[in-house]
Amino acid sequence: MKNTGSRLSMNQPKKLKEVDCDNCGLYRLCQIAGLDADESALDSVVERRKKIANADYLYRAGDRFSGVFAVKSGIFKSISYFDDGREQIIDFHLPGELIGLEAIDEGIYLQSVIALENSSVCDMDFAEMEKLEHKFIAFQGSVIHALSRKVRLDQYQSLLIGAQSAEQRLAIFLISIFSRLRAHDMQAHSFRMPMRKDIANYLGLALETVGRVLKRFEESKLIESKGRHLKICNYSEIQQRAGLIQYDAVTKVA
Amino acid sequence: MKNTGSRLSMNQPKKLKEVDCDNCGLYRLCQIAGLDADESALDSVVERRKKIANADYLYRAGDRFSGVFAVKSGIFKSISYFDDGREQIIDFHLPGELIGLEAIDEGIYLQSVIALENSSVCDMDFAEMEKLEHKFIAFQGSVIHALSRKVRLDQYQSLLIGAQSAEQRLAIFLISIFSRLRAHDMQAHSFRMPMRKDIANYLGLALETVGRVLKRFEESKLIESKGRHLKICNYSEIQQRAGLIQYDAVTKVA
DNA sequence: CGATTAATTGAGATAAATCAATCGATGTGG
DNA sequence: CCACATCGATTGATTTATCTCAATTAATCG
Repeated sequence: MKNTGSRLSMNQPKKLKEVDCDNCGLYRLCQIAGLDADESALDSVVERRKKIANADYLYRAGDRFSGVFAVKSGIFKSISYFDDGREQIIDFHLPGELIGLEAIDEGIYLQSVIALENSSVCDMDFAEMEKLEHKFIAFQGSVIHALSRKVRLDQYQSLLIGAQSAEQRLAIFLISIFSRLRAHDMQAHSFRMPMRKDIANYLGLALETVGRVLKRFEESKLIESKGRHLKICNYSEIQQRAGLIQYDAVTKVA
Repeated sequence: MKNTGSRLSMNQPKKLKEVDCDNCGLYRLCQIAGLDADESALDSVVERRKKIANADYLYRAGDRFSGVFAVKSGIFKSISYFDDGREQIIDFHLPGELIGLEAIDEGIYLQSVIALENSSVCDMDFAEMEKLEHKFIAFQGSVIHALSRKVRLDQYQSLLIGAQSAEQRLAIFLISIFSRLRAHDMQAHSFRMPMRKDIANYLGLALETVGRVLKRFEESKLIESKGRHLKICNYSEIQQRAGLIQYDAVTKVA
């Protein structure tokens, strides 16, 4: 049952690339909760591989909090709105990451979350989790780590605000995405981009600007992109353009 | 010993306005840990009212994680750096809020935190907390709530990125600050601003732009500001300019 | 009360937004 | 299987908000 990350490289692209449970962002919460007890107990808590179709909602702002979701495959966006109806993307959610953490406190989901392609998640029921009394401390510990990690990664947002050119914003975006992907797959060097308009929205740039910068990046051999597929060719040069200090202060120290 | 929030309004300004323990951002972690046991146990865990002088470091990026800090009074900034040495402010920390949450996961503080005026904190030792076994679940629960709240409030950063004018950024900044202050003091309507250059840095704007926008706000009677002191005069109009939907999606639903 | 640091004000340069038109891909139905 | 329609991406021309640079004024502090 155990996978050692490197084994699932992407030489043989499967139909649907999934994050296996050992690399899930919930810090083995599943295993803690049930694996060494009995599988059936776990199944009552976690609905594995729930499918969410492209453009479907995972939940909506205002829904009552039931638990968090771990992304198995695909990509999601969580959104908020300005009063003119303009949507603002708060975050993208990549495989292995958790969705819904902001709702634990108030008990209500504050954003709406939408799949950007056909995706799948693990649905983890918090109320059920709490019933696993003998595992509860470990459960809480996992949640704390997942939350702290999220807070840490949110630093990239601040760096985006401080970036003083569109080029730097795109570079930071790419670095951010890939350091997050690599948290669950050390070999990751390509990913299926969201649409231009979603990237532009997230970065606070015009659609056209995003296109022009990506084109420049491609001309400089920093990336290759065809259609939605994007491949990193020169990570360190992108890091340079992002202006980030060499050791990645957000993802890892040293 | 119990205070019902409303009792401590700010009609009689003390020399140093502090957040009392009942309104601390740690969700009564102190009380949970020791209050109904014995005070001495608590004192071994929490160093109350540790003073941090203006411009002093609370901790530095790379320091080993020891625990989180609750701001009793004053204001802090946490910072990261671009490779050209330019500083980027990741966040401000207001009274009642917690500092250091991003470090729980990796066990290392990833930012440097600096006092922006003479301030005081509660220093809460996580290792000691963990020894209070019979209180541990409650302790973890408090930490989870504090973290989730932080994740929720970080949404404002995303909204800042999406703002499409300097005016909107400033307005969002003000709304963000005051909704955070009001989480611990419902009556809050004034606060001691950081320096212009820190605000500008945080918002990704030029120093001069911040000055010009604040001046416009003052001319429109949205705020009053003399020196570092800023007072909100027309909250709803500021919310309008921020473009945020009327019910504040970040702070509270409804 | 000078000396240092912060804030203000103005003029000009510029990166990115906006506007508008074209091109390309994707998908549908006749 | 090929128009046709829709949607997304690209490209160019123009406008504009904000940055940058520079000079002045105000505030803070030993």
